[in-house]
Amino acid sequence: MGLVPPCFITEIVERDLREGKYPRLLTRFPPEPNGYLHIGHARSIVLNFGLALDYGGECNLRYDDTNPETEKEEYARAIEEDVRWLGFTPDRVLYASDYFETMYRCALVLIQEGKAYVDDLSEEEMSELRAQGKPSPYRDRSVEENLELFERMRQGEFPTGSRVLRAKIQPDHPNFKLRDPVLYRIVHAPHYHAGNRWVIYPMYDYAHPLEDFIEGVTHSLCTLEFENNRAVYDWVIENLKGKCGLPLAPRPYQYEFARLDLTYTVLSKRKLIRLVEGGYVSGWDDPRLPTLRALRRRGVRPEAIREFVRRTGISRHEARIEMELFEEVVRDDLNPIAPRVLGVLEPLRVVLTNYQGEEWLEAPYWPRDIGKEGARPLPFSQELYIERSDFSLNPPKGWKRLAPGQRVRLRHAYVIELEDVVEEGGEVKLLKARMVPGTLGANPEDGIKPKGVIHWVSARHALPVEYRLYNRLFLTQDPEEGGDFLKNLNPLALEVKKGFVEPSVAQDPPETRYQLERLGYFWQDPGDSRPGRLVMNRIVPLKEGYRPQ
RNA sequence: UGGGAGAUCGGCUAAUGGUAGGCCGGCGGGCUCUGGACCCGCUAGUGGGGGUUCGAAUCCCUCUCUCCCAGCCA
Repeated sequence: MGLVPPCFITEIVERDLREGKYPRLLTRFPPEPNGYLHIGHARSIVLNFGLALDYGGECNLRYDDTNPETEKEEYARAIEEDVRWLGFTPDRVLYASDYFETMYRCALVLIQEGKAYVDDLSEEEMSELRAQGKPSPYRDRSVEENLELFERMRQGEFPTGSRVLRAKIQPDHPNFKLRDPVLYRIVHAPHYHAGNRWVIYPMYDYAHPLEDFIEGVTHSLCTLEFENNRAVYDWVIENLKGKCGLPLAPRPYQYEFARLDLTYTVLSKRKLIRLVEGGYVSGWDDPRLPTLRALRRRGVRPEAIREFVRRTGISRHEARIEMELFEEVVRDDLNPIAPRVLGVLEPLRVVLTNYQGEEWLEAPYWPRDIGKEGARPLPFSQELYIERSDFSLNPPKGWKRLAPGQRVRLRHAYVIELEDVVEEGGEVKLLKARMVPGTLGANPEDGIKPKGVIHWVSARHALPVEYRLYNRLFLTQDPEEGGDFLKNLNPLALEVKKGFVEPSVAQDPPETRYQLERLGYFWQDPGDSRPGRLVMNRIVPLKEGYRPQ
């Protein structure tokens, strides 16, 4: 099965390949290195790299770094790391800023052909005239004057923002993008990759088609908000093909697809920055965030993210996907690979009145339906911890757990029944219970079968764990609801519990992902967990079949 | 206002003139030493109005709604 779901883009690719339009497919993932990648970017990454893999082509990772004021090497490195973590190997790692010389020579050609001019208008004046559809008074400068002015711009003779190079297209075109778009601006600022060589920087609309064309990209895939920019993309390529060392054909074409958006979270750079810098989360890798580093730290596997992209499809329809689907895909991914172990989040002590000593039981890691082999020794003893929520003094209808007069089975162990409840200040402190003899791997001889099965650990053997339970970042599907997204933050997006886990996990590789039975999928926090001081992140809870009335 | 795009079950997405299907969710049942997984069933849709056609989600006209553009950001 392919990485990319069948869609209008795979149709285009298949058609182009069938018709022999290109010798081979070449795509690119072109982020600006001005922030961290999030799950929204995953759609673009999987699309571009996946297409290359599915159709025997290649895919470049290219930093679209044409704005020195926003970009950092730190971001570029993080982006590459995240792309590789997602499971993709760029055929090349490239920088748009390495093409600045070629782009400059192309601009010279445009000027010489009377297709570009230097404009002295202020930003406000230009905006005004553009809105009115009127030409700039500098539009008809001579080629010689434009050449001289542009050269002086490059030499750094003019201050930041004082002049621009514009394409001479049509001042009153109905598509505003075509109203003589700016090609170059002056910015006196060092560039993280190009250094101090340049003080003029190309604009996206001019740079992007050239980057694609230079690299031999065949299909230039971007999101819907660039639809209007396609006309400029085509103008640049049509006016420069066969010049400055650029080929005549074949040329790249731009196709747009819808962004990936999710409920109960935010994906805009601006809002993510406010969450991080405002201290609402602990950093860019805080597992509450939708960034790829956060999901990685939380324990989500790259396989799940790729599958999520595949399952949600590629379309031209703006859509917000329900978080429930993402969570389900994460569970689907973990279910067949996560060994089952027992742990308790909120311990309630249980003392068995008719059991002494200890024994080590053999407990299989996998339920029958997974079909995998393997087991671990599980210690059982007189004092146990069970989940506080697995006991009720006044159980509601349909209760399958421990209650006065109601037996339960301890998973992989014995059936127990309640004898006494020790309360202190209105709180249940301790349970005294009786183990029903002969119930290891068998039903009680008296024929009274337990209604349910609960998880537990042996108090003496269990390892203490700090559990970090991650929930949705926002209370509302749309965090924007009501105006201020910060007001909709979920105060319980992170809950910390001091609990226990069975001792076998100490023997496992620290990156093991577990299913704590009846609780959810967990793994050790790669940042804070230590052998003697376990910290476990809940990746995603299990589906809860029981709903109290 | 001009220009560009998009509307299919509650959500996402198929059907490319020929039985409106799948997944997520929700509800109910089966099975189970996980109230998980798995299995079964139910729920529920072509934005409105006209037209073409034997036949329309699909083609045409029209209306409505939503998104994008009018940075020297990408």
